[in-house]
Amino acid sequence: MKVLSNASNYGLRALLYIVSRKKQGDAYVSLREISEELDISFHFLTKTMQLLTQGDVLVSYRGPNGGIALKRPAEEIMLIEVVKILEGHDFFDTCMLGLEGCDDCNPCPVHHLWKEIKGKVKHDFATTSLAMMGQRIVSENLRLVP
Amino acid sequence: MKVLSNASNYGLRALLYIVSRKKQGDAYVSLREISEELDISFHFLTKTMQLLTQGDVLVSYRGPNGGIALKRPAEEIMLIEVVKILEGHDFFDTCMLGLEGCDDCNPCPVHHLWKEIKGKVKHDFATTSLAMMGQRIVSENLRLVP
DNA sequence: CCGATTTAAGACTATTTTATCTTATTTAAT
DNA sequence: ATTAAATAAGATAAAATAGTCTTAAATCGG
Ligand code: SF4
Ligand code: SF4
Repeated sequence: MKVLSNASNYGLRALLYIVSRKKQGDAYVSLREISEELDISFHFLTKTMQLLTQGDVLVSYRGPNGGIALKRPAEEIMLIEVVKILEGHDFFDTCMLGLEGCDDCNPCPVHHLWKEIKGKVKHDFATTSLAMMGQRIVSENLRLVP
Repeated sequence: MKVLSNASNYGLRALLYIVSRKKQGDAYVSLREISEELDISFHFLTKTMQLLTQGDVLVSYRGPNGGIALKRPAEEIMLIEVVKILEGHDFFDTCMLGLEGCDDCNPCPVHHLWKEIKGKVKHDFATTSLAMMGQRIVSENLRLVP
């Protein structure tokens, strides 16, 4: 049951790496460091981070000591925003059987079941911030790599 | 948020079509009829149904008036069985960030969140039978096509 | 038996996703 | 100025998914 594309997977892990990184104080974190620490293809990660930069989640800076940084406080960036940028803005509104033009009045057989699940997923992603995750990663020493 | 492959999508819809079909009494339902009624590629559907036949959910019969039929009562076939055959038997045990070797003691940051969602999805699919869906389709006149 | 019907099986093509590679641009330090 | 460090951008390749087409095998009806 794969719900996130690799791009979202990498994107989320990269952001969580930034907010939970041991070595703080740097203005920017380099993509090379992230790709090595998280064992993600450097070039693929680059493209993913570009989307987040264009999507107003990150700022980037070129040149020596450059890299990426959160554009806004980690408290204000919810997981849902990241996923929407990387998967498309209708990601949380699609459906299980992929039929078209449906609503609660014109449902397919699994609609009631799916609506609940979808609602929970969307709610969870909408109420979880990078900051919350980051704190838990540090305090519970959670991992971001296999 | 696409959770099911097209094969599962088509497979579930085809089975639900069979159990809720207006014209009852036929021993077998032809794949041609299903593909036309549900607007699914005939050849693709054929391959999918073959998997379900091999997977003990369907029986098939060749020749005129042939087709496919449920191998067991619709009450005994849960959605989870169908999806497992078409997606792989570990479908409901995979995870969001795709890391390896994790369990509750060695989790990634989204594990607690994902575990709940995954549990609900698995439970829903495990407790919903084709018969239950079929009854609802008929009584509430639900649709299987766009 | 013969021909039509229908699933089975596998080869083939197309599309999307994922990954890699190459070149360009920006910036800092010397 | 020159060089090295770093992201940006786009071309290319590989892999996975989705869909199409062809041929084979089984079955029925006449
Ligand atoms: S009715 Fe609901 S679950 Fe079914 S296809 Fe439409 S949105 Fe998806
Ligand atoms: S800890 Fe849980 S959610 Fe995270 S990668 Fe492992 S199984 Fe998936």
